[in-house]
Amino acid sequence: MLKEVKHHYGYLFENELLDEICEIGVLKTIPEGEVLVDIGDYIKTMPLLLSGAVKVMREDDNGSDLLLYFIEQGDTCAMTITCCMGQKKSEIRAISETETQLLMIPVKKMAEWMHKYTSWQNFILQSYNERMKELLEAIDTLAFLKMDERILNYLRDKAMVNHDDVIHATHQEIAHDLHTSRVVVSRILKKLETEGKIELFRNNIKFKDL
DNA sequence: ACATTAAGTGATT
DNA sequence: AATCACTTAATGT
Repeated sequence: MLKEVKHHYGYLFENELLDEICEIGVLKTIPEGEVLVDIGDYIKTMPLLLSGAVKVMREDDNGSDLLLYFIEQGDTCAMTITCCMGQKKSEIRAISETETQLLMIPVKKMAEWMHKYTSWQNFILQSYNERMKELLEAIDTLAFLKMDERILNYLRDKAMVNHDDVIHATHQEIAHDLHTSRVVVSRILKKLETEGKIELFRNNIKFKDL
């Protein structure tokens, strides 16, 4: 396991901290589609992603979801950072996009390491910053892009985190993630297909010219 | 063969 | 871009 951790985080942390992470962290393998964190949950452990991808969703008052961003290996959930510090409820829902390997770190260790290791401090601040950037990007796409561009972005992201140019999803699911209707997704996908950007199958969409 | 689910399409707002 | 109503195609039992 130490090898795994070193592979993903070795360049970030000093050996002493890596050893502590291995000693304390609990390795967890999550199957695809599992809800890791739900809205309103209190977070008591902080996950470090070793492999796989997690999608982060926000929910409105009517209960419909909206995709915010994906988290990949080497990242951690920014929500946990604010949540564990202030003992607040989660504002987001995190669902594993693929099978995911996580290293669970108890929250109390977080604070301890913050004082003990500067590399940990940097890691936390940096990932917080990155999340913030992704959030702004998500807002931009939402506010300024049209549906067809949003769908293209979505497909690109999804292809990226899955390391596969064939996206496994129904139009319904895409519509759900982007908070629109299935009909709209079908129409736009059809348009993108005639433009030669993608290829449509049942339950699958293939990305061309990447 | 039949039911269910995914996707395509025209019309309307 | 959303919704409705309907059709067609693919898949499961």
